[in-house]
Amino acid sequence: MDTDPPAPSAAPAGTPGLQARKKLAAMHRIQEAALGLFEEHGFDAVAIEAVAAAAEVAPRTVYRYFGAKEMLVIWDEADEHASSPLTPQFAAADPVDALRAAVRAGFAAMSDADLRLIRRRVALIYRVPAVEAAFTLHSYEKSRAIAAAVAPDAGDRLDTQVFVHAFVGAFLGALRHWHLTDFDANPLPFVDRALTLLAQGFTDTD
Amino acid sequence: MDTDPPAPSAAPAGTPGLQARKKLAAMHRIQEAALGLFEEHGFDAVAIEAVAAAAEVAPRTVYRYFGAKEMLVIWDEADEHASSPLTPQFAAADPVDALRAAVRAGFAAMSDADLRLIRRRVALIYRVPAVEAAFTLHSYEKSRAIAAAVAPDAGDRLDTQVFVHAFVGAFLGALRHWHLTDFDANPLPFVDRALTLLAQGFTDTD
DNA sequence: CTGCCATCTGGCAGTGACTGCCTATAATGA
DNA sequence: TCATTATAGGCAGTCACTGCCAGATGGCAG
Repeated sequence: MDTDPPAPSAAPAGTPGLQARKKLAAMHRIQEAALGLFEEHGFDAVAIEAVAAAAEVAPRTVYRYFGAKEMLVIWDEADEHASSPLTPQFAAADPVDALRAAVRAGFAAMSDADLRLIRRRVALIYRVPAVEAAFTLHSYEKSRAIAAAVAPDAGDRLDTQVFVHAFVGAFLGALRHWHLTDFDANPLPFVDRALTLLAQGFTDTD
Repeated sequence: MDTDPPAPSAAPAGTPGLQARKKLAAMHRIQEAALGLFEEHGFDAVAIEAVAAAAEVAPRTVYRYFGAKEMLVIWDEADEHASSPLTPQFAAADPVDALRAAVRAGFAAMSDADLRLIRRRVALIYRVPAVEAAFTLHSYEKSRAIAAAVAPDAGDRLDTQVFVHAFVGAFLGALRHWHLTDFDANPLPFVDRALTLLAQGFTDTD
């Protein structure tokens, strides 16, 4: 019963599959509806039922796709596929520069529409504490997963833990500053500077 | 209820008051009951109702005191009073060393019983993602509040944001490492080393 | 000691997030 | 085209959390 995973489709990765396409389209529709409603009425005032109705799916489906209400804001399609173009570089002598390159690459692959969407999501993330909490943990876990994939044996080491967490912290600090300054400028320099601070250390700062 | 001598006759003006004392005692009783039940049955399997019953209070009271279920784990009495002995030092040339001193002072003021309690709480924090998320946000907010109190005008600056978040990240990394190594050693050296890494920067690390 | 006032605890009822189970339906592979 | 399998939707239930009201309790002036 459970020992029967006959690989319904070993996923040659070339074909997205029709079902998968419909699901992804529905997720986009649902997230778009959710963001609009959250922006207008506030996160807490909008029930999942309303989101489902606006996106023309069943509430059960929203839960199946996103798992939790906060994920309606946090979910990023890019997280689905792109595991990391950074994997090989991470082990390099200078992990900060590797991350910098990865972040740059991520931003470069981003359209204007993508950036607009991110702005809306970040605004909501920092407007709703529950969402911010979930997003922070989400970031930690993504970061830990990358670290574990690159250096499986060093995962528990103190240096690794501190670096991973400090990196996420610096990144979130940059994101938060971007939000606090009303998304005026391009966020990339912020992240860049955050990483530089991390690399140089805080001995003389402030 | 039990051995609680009211006798507030010779009480100086600075006394917390009898009601406040009863409340604090109840909070300790509730947290103790909660931790025990969570450790035995798992966080999700224990309803607030059960915690309330074990602590001999009404469920409504648990919510009134702790606000959210995760706070039953996160709440730390020390947070109530001690705002920060670090306030004056923070603005010094070397903020990392100021924090190091503050952390040391915090640990020094800690009894063995305190440390045991913290171990239990940290174990639960990292066993339950929802609690970890809440604790992380809680840490961020505490850190931001300190920063805002010390340097009200620099709060939104990128450097401040990055430093505050990276500091919390490093601290949480040390805490997590302590947990991953089964709380074997004294945690202070971990935090110490985390702060050193933060101060020196990560250019050559790993 | 006593009665009055402020505050607090507890019970009640309601909202809404989230889950397990089952059925209808749509996609996939032969 | 047909059999198989994955998937969306509906139903019912649990539980975290909140506002509201009544009863109890501590604090205090007379």
